[in-house]
Amino acid sequence: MAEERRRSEERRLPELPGASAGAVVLRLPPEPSGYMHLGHAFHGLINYLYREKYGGFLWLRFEDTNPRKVRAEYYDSYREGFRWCGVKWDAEKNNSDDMDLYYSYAEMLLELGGLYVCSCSQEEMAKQRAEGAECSHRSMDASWHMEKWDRMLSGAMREGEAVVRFKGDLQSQNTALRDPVLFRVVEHPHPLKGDRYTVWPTYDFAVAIQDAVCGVTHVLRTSEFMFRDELQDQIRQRLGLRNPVYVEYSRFEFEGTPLSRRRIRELIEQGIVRGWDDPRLGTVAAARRRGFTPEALREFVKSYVALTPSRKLYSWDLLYAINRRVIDPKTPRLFFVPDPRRVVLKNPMAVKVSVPLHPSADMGSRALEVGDTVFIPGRDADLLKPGDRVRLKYLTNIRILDRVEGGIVAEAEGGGPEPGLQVIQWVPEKSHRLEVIVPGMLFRGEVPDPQSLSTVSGLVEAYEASVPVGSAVQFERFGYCVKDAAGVYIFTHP
RNA sequence: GCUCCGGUAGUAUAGUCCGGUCAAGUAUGCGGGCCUCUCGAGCCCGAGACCCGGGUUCAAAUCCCGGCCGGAGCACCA
Repeated sequence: MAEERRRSEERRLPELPGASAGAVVLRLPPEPSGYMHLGHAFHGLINYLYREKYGGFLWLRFEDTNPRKVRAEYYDSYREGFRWCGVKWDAEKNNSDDMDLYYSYAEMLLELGGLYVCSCSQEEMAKQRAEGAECSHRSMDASWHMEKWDRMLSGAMREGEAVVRFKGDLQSQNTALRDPVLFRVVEHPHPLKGDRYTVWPTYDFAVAIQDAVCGVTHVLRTSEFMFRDELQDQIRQRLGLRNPVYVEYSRFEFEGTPLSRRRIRELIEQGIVRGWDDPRLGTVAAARRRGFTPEALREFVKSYVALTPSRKLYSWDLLYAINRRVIDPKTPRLFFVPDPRRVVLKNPMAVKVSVPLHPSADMGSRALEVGDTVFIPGRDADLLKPGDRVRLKYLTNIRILDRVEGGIVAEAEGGGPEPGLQVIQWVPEKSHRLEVIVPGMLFRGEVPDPQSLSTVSGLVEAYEASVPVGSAVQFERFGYCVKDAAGVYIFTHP
């Protein structure tokens, strides 16, 4: 009985601490500065799944307060990526929309002595922070800081000349609290705001304010931000703003597949991969192109992703299995013959067989017209000796008579499937060439594997021409593939 | 180096907060079988784990201490 219950138990998301239905506000904070990868997709799905679970509210909020990193095209690529994943958000904003708000909060804190303007060099500051030492600017009075702040805003201070710092605890074990920089001058146009602002908040300030003004109740993020919690909380505390609950978990890693945007960018720049949607990559564009479905991603997150701080290194097999379950019932079967060998039939058939597009689902059929020649995979042909028998699926059993240059001579015996008789796929003479790009594991250890992308070429039955680009098929005894372009498929998984 | 956080089968997870129902559940992968006109799907069976050492307790995967191993952070990036 207990056994029974355990088996049928469905996987669910764990409760969020302190969450109640209808009162959960979450946020999805991408920085529009690079390619969206599966990690972003998972974060999106996690937030969205919780939004659904509690009937809460989800913000899509672009963390775009570093004009030098942000690029306009990425805003939309994230929107598109999340949309494709099935993530729906209730409202959207950019951190860069609220510059005046940051300024007014900064002024409040400057008056209260919670912030100070500092013109130490970066090197000096690093040294002081490491030693826990205070600089001369820290103890100046509020009016001095206000004046400098006004000069910063007016553009009189150039980049690097002055920053605004948090008056924290220079001795703190948590170095994030040792008077971090909260505003700096950036003389670089912003893709959305142009030259309107040169004084930009850093991550900690912008996030602290935004999470409060968005009414965020739960911050779900990766644990590398762990050390910022206290800082962000203190910033809000000084402003009388409410703090959220943090749920922090380790980042997601996939075997042999780097997810860091920096590393992906390097691979592209070095020409190791063919672009940001190279099927070996862990980008959302690659996953999509390769034939992974949003349903599978969602199921994966729901059932196999834990919000825990322990290291996770997922193997692709799990995603394959889930994706297979999603696509199998709706994916048509076709015959593709890699590395084809000619089989000449001593007794020509001259038949047209109609074969089903799917073994169980009602998807209709396709026709194959056979004369005296068929092609079978080299892998199978190489094992056949005169006298051997094999079944050409849906067509006939054949007996090998002879091996000749470039193929096999066989005799069609007719008949049906027999127990123990191997069934193989084949294509008729009237078939066309096809290439399948097979992505492998990009990394073996530390170095990229140059052999990780291979191409299998072969013959496919004529019906293939009618498959639309972007849709999936299963090439029997080969695997699931997606049509990438005319004559080119990408191997999804077995 | 300093600080913080982790450690359940090959992998991902459930269980850990509130010790007994855990001789540890699930999925995937692996081995075997059945079924099937695919090496796919489905069904059945099997092997496989509480990092190590102490302690507390009638009882420890669960609590405490130490060790080992792993990860993260130490930016005018986010």
